[in-house]
Amino acid sequence: MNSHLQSILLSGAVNAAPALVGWGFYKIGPGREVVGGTILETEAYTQDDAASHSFSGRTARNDYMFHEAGILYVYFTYGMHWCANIVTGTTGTGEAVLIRAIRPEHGLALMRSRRPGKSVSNLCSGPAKLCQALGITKEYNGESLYGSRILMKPPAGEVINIVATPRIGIKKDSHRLWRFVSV
DNA sequence: AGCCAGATATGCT
DNA sequence: GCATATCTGGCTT
Repeated sequence: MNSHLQSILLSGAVNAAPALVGWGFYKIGPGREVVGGTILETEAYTQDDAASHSFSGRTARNDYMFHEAGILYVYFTYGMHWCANIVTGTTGTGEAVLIRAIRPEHGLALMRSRRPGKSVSNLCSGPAKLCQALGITKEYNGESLYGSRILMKPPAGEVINIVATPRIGIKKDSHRLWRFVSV
């Protein structure tokens, strides 16, 4: 448990999404191998947001969105892609932050082997790409950020510039500037 | 820059 | 039963 991280997550998805840019996000594999890097892009989703999976209430698919802050909500979409969110806010509020991009820094060889033929700049530059590179699938749905399989590292202190833009790939509530990108 | 196929779990009718 | 999805990669223009 990391109380600094947890206080960010408890502040809600809209606050946590920009605050998470610059954090390190790593997966620790069964052989202790570490893959991941620095979060570059996030999006916020709340329950009163028509673009959110939690908008229409709790279902089997989005169940973990309604659990406690500090776990992953991993979902499958378009028949082949996994995407990972960090659950935020007070338990039961159905909020989460989608991790959209990271800078590949650790375990480059392993990530490239999972995404054959892709350049480093194309390894983790999308929510489904980074899940493929890190090997995140359904098994990580509900996974704690404070356990032995995920590691979150605070920003090292460098200045981080963030811009807010409309979210990608959604149709409803697209006016909200809830995508946060490191520039 | 734009169009489209891919492949399936999920949720609604 | 059926339309859709917090997307990506490859092909066309």
